[in-house]
Amino acid sequence: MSMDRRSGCPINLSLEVFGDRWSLIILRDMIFGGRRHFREMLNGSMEGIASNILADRLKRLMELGMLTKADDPSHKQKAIYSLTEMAITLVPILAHLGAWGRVWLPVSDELSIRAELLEKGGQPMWDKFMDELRHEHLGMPFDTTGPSVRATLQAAYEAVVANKTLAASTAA
Amino acid sequence: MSMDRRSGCPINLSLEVFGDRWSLIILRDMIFGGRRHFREMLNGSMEGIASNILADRLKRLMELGMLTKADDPSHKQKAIYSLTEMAITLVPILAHLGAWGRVWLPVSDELSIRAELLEKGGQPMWDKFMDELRHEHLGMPFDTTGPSVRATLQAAYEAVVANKTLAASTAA
DNA sequence: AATACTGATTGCAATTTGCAATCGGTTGAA
DNA sequence: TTCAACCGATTGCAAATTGCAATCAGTATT
Repeated sequence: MSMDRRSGCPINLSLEVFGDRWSLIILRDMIFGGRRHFREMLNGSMEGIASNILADRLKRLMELGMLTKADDPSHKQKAIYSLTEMAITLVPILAHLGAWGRVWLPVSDELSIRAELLEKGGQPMWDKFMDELRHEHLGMPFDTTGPSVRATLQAAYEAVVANKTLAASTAA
Repeated sequence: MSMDRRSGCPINLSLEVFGDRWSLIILRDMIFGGRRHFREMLNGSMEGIASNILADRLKRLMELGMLTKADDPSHKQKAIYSLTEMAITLVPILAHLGAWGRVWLPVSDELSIRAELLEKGGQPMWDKFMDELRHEHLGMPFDTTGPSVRATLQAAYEAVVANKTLAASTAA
C-alpha cells in the first residue's frame, strides 16, 4: 500500500513489492495452483491465509499492477483475478526460489517435486509455462502441444502423494 | 526467529527465511557491498536500517545458518560477519530479482547498472562471483584472474554516478 | 584524560498481523 | 417462496512486530 521508495535499488524495490509473508504465496497459488477466485485462494491456501489479509494483498497487488480483477459472467458477485505480464515474469524467480529452498530448507517430498521438475526443465520449461499463463490470463494465442506445464507438475505432485499413501498403508 | 513451518513448500519456506523487508537488504549489502561489520552495515545502508533491527536480523540470519560471526583480531570488540554457502547461493536469486525489478519498477540508473551487468554476465559471471565470495567468506582457495566481479560492478556504478554528476554540472 | 568508535540493548509509540465474527448480496435447490 | 450455501469482502480487537531515539559498557585512539 504505502509507496516507500526507500531507495531506487532494484532489489529493494522488488522487496517492497513482495517482501512480506503472503504476497508471493498468493501469486504462487495463482500461478501453480491455477486459482482465480477469492474463495479458491482462501480455502485452497495450504498456509491458511486469513480473509482480511487475502483481501488486503489482492488489493495491494492490483495497485502495484501485478493483478487485474474482472467480473465473472457466471455469477454477478464473483470476481476473476488475472495475472499481468509483470506477475507472469516472476516464474523464473519462483523457480529459483523453489530450487534454493529445496536444497537448504526442510521441504516436504510432495511439495518439492514441482520445484524439482521446474528446475530440471530450466528456461525452456519456464518459457512454455509463461506462455500458458499468458494464454490463460491475458487471452494471448497459444498452440497447445501436449500436456500443459501446470498439469505435468500437478500430476507429478499427485504421484508422489499416492506413492506416499501406498507406502504408509503397506507399512501398516 | 519463530520457526513457523506453515508448510513444507519450498517457496513458503524460502519466504519464511527472507520474506521481510530487511533480511535480503542486509545480505545484498554484504554480497555486493562487501560489508562485514555492524557499523558498516548500519551506516552504509542506503535504506537506513535501525540498529535494533539490524541486530535482530543478524541474529536471526545466524540462527538460520545464513551467517556466521567471528572475532576481529584488530579490535577486541569488533565482530566479522561471514556469509555461509547457503547465503552465497542466493546470488542467482538476487540477480534475477534485480533483473525483474529493473524491468518493472522505477529503479534509478546508478543503482540498476549492477543488476544490468549481472544479468548480462549470466550464470558464468554468477559462478565467478560466488567463487570470490567463497574465497572471502569461507577461505576457499581461489585463482585471481583479472578484476573481481564486485570491483567490476562497483566501477560501473561509480562511472554512472560520475557521468550523472558531469551532466548535471554542464547543464547548470 | 578525553574523545570517538565498537556491537549492541532498552523504552516506547505506531503500525501491522491475523483470528473470529459478521456483512449484504447472489445463487440454486426444495 | 423459502432457505441454506456461497460470494467477496469488512470490522473489531488483541497480540505481535516495527522502527525511531536514546543509551550502554567496553575498546581504541589521541
